[in-house]
Amino acid sequence: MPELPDVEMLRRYLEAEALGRRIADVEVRDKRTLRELSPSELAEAVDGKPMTATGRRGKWLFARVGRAPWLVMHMRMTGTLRVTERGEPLPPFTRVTFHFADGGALHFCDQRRFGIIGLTSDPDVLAYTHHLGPDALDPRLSASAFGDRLAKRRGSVKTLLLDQSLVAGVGNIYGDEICLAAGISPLSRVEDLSAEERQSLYRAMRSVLTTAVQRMAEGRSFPRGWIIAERHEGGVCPRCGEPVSRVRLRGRYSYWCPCVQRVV
DNA sequence: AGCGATGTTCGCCG
DNA sequence: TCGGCGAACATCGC
Repeated sequence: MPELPDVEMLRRYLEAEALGRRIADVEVRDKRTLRELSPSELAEAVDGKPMTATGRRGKWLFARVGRAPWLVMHMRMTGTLRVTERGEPLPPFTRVTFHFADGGALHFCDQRRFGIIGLTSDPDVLAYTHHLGPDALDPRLSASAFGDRLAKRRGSVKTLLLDQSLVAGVGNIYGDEICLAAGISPLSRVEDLSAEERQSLYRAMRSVLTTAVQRMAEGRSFPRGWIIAERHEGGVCPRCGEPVSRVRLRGRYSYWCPCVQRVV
C-alpha cells in the first residue's frame, strides 16, 4: 500500500469519509499499534472531538481532532484505512477503531502490525523529530533546492531516493520508476551526477509521483512504458524489451534496465 | 522449508 | 560523521 501516492489516496479517503465526524470513542484492539502511547491517552485526546483537517507529509498521514492535537498514522508495509457505516462488518486485521458518534467508524487495519498510530501537537513537529525532508511533491521544493540537497550527500541514487530525510515519500517501488524515468541506474553514485543529471532525477521524481496520484495509485492505469509491472522474475524492460536486471541494495531489490539507464 | 514483500530503526563496521 | 549492511519487527503466500 504505502508510498506517497498510496498515502495520498488514503488522505483523500479520510477527507471525504471522515472529516467533520465526531469521534465517540476509541477501541484499541492491538496495543502494539500505539507503541509507547497508552490507549487511555489516545482516548483522552480524541474522544468527543470531530475530525477537522487532514494532512500528509511523505508517507505520514495526519488527521486533526478538534483544534488539537493531530492524529498521526504510518502504514508501514500493510496498513490501510476503512470507514464503515452502522451495521457493516469489521474489516479484516482491524487494530484500532475510532467509533463516530453517528454510528460509523474509522478502522486502522494492518495485517503485519508494523503500522503506527500516534499523536502530535503539529505535523511539523513530527516531521522534525523524525528527520523528514520536504515532501517529494511539495510545490516549494524546486529543482535547484532538490539538487542542492542531493549535492550534499553520497551514496547510490536509489538509496538516497529512499532516504526520507532527503525527500519524504519515495519507496522501493516508485524509486525504481523514478530511476527509469531519469535514465539513471539505481546503482549510480549521487556524488558522480552532474547538475543536469540531478535535475533529471528531480523531474523524474515529480513526473512519476504526479502521474501516479493522477491515476489514483492504481497500477492497472499506469502508463505503458513504466517498469513497475515488470518488477519480477522474467520481467522485461517496457522500453527496449530486454530482461530487467535485479540488484540487491540494502537488503531489498531494485529492478532496472541497463540499456535505458546509464551507470554514471 | 525457505524466501521475499510497498517501511523504518538500530547496531556494527570501516 | 557518514555510508553500507544485515537484522529485527509480524505475517502471509508462493
